[in-house]
Amino acid sequence: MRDIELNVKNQTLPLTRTETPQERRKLNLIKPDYGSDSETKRSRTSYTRHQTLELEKEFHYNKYLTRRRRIEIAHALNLTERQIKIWFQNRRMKWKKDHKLSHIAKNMNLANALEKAAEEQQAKMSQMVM
Amino acid sequence: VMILRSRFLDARRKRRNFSKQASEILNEYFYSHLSNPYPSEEAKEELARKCGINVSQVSNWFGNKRIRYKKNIGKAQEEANLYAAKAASAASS
DNA sequence: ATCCTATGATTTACGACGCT
DNA sequence: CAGCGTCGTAAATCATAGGA
Repeated sequence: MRDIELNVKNQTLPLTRTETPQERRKLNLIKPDYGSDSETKRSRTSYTRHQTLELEKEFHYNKYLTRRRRIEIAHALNLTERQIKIWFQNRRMKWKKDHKLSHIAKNMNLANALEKAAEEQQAKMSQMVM
Repeated sequence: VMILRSRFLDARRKRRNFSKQASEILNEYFYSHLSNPYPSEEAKEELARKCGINVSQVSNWFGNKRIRYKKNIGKAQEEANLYAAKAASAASS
């Protein structure tokens, strides 16, 4: 399986990303620069189960953070304030998406609806509880 | 623990690969817009409808396709390109 | 069944733009 | 201007589908 949490490594990597490819592509219609590979590699950390669980609990409590609360959580979980802020932003987007799905699911049959709705959250929760 | 584990594993993703036709449609769009493979929201809705999947899945597909295409260049991508070119010309004529 | 790669989905992290 | 919000995306990673 996967989950032996050994990935507490680099959590506060600044990593100057120097890129603007996305908007340049969209607005100026330049090519997607495939293959040119002129980018600095940016890594993506993976949060521990503990971090995710705590963030998830906090999110359940309230969807938006006060500055004060953000600082507390950042210290408690050893993450930066920026990471906490972004985590909540991403989480809200996910919540919105899930919410949309379950609404659509109402027009489908009940079994599928329940399955869809429960899928992600249950998986998450039981994963973290273990 | 094993019981819980297997249970949540089951509940998790029951992904199915998209149909051959759906992949065909998506690839055709991708390769015929190689210079800017970023479908608009409307285009995504259209593709989703034609493929029988939802818009999020179309977004996922393009996100995966762009990054995976980029990570290749020169492999089967070129033949996929040929297929796309002919598919595009066939569609227009 | 075993192994391995292809593929769809999810998770971090930004940049662009919005609003106050 | 500061600063946090959403939106769309890149890139890495996850989990499994599927084929040899």
